[in-house]
Amino acid sequence: MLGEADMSEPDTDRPAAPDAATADRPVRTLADLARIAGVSTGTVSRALAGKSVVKGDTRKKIEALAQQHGFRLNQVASNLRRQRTGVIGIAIPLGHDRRQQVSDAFFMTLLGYLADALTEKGYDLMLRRVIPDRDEDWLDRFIGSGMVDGVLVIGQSDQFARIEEVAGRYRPMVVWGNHQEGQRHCVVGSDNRLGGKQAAERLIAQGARRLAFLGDPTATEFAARYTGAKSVADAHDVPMITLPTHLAPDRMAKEVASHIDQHAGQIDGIFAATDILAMVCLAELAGRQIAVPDDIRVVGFDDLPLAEQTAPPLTTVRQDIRAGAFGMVDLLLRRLAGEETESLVMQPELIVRQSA
Amino acid sequence: MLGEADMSEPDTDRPAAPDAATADRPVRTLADLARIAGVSTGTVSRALAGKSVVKGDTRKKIEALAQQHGFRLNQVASNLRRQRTGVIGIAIPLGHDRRQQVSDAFFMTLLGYLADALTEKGYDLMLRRVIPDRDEDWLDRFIGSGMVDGVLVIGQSDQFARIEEVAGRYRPMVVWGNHQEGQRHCVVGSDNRLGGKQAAERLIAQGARRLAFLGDPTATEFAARYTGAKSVADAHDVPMITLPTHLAPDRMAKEVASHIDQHAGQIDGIFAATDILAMVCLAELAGRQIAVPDDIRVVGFDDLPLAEQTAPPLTTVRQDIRAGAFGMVDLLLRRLAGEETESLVMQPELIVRQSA
DNA sequence: ACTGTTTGTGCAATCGTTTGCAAAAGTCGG
DNA sequence: CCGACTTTTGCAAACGATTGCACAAACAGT
Repeated sequence: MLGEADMSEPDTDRPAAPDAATADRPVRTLADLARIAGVSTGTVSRALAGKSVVKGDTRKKIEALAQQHGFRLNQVASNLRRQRTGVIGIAIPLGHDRRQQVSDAFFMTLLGYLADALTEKGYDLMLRRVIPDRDEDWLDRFIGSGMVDGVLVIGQSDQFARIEEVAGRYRPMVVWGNHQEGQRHCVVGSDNRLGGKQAAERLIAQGARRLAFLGDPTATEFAARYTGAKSVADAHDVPMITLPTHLAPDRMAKEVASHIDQHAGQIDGIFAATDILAMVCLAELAGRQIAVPDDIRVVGFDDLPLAEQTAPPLTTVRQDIRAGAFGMVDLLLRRLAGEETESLVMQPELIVRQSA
Repeated sequence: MLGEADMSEPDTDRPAAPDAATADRPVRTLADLARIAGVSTGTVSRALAGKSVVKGDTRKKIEALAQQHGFRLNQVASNLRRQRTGVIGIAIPLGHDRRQQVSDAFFMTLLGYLADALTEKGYDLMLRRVIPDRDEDWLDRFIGSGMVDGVLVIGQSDQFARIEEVAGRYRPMVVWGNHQEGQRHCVVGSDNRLGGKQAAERLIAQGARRLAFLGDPTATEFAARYTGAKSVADAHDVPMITLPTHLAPDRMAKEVASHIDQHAGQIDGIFAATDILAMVCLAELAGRQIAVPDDIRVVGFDDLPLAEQTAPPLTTVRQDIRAGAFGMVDLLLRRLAGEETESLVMQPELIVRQSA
């Protein structure tokens, strides 16, 4: 109607044709296009695929017609025929009514990089929110649908056994999570145990003598972080208590607050399982006039961009999320190509700022 | 579990098959299952769909066999035939190498709720990262692929004109963003202009006399927030400068810092276009010993969970993201059903905390 | 026993592309 | 002008599920 927007678009130089043609007969299938071009569907398919041998003239003509009529290949039909969809499934514990296994910001960052990496390789992403204990069959259902060429699972949650079982018969799957000795499924993640050690070492080096682990130690990854920290604490004869906390944003703050109220006087170092938890923790401590790092030292995990912005800036264990995401995609594509792959365990790095 | 189901069907005579069959997994298609069950594919299809008339016995038998052999429908074939995929496309400006139109945490929250709402209705999500100025055709390509039943666009970015154009001929599309008088496409979002007014009013009521808008005012939504704030500032004869800032996490901090260094003495109230920006801003101010809210008042936008955790807790304009997400899905489904729908403009609400 | 109604199944076309195979059309040296 | 090739193209069979239509069987009514 207003049409002025078109003025800024001088790239298409057919002002009259597209409208009329598009309106008259919608060219939706290869057959339509073939009829118009006076060739067979096979030829059109080949011409548009650009792959096979088609005479230059014919190809040009077909391409022009396709462009002109705004023709798009029906991907579903193409997928069916080629037995390949160009879509990678991403299974995510995205629930907010169940406990979340991966913190928002961490997951978002990872997802963003995954999208980058997959897009770069020409794949689309199909997200599926999964609530494992409500749907036993989640992984098989996703895989068996035929809608995805491979699957990335973000976080093992408490599904380690199921993932292992599936990994035995389904190759194109890569999981973000913790690596365990002798496991079958291909995993990418940090050495959580080492990260836990680094955190505990820092806390103790800074003078902490009564530690607390803040987070839910039943999630596989967090368990490893805990174990690492605990081993260092034990070696130094330093006690460490655990303060289990959900990751759902709404509950988190209250739970952390209650933990602090209950234990503030008895601890002087907190290892938070994620930066988000650490940040909430800092806020609650500040609200109670507890000085960080003087009264209580705090170390986080992840090194999200946020970590620089807290008050005081957060000392934390860095995971290279970008490298992890690109690693997952790389491994997945190699498995799709039939290659055998090993897991990728990345070294975490302690980033010292001011909270410990 | 142990193939007793076979006893009820003596027509096929495989005495020692059950385990072998399960292990082999030869049952991949309806035809396979039909052969084993001794019926036609049509019957199997109907039995598994549960929709149509199938004799009780037959159905049970087929279901048992399907279960036993781990049969899954090939969704791609099903989609092709039914001309419907059960997938909703989500187009997102997820770039990190380009400026981001929607802040991470905001987008994540919205995506999470969208996933909830869509999952609840039985739809999957297909994410597509889009870089509009690199790919002119992004929207048509997404829509025309046949892989999605409808599209949700998150953020208008600078693509208002293109979205309008597409909206004229493609119904099942709902956009998150700003509503403009007389627009054609169905949009869900807050009244950004009103939100901007609320923010400016609060700043001025708290004594601010020299305002700054922090954020990139070329994005449609932010522009509306700016305009709203500006109108209030003008009405009070209060000057307001703009401090354009990217949303990419890596650049943001530096840019904000530089803005503050340059203008700190000349302003006493900041309206940040998003909570994330506000948070970074608070951190930078704290680092420079500038008191909030005494020296400079700060108001954010979104009311993310984070906003409660900043120091000092952030006064901000609340958008009900959950309601927005469910609204988008509701509108989309109604458009899919052929209904005509109006846009949904939600009222923002000023949440007063301590930063202003 | 003969129609008329249900009910349950099978047949085969269809969704829109891709691709192996073979036929048609060009190319070329002799 | 003729074989011997080399390009190009058309034909038709997949891919795997859904569904309108017709037919078979079961059953009721008179």
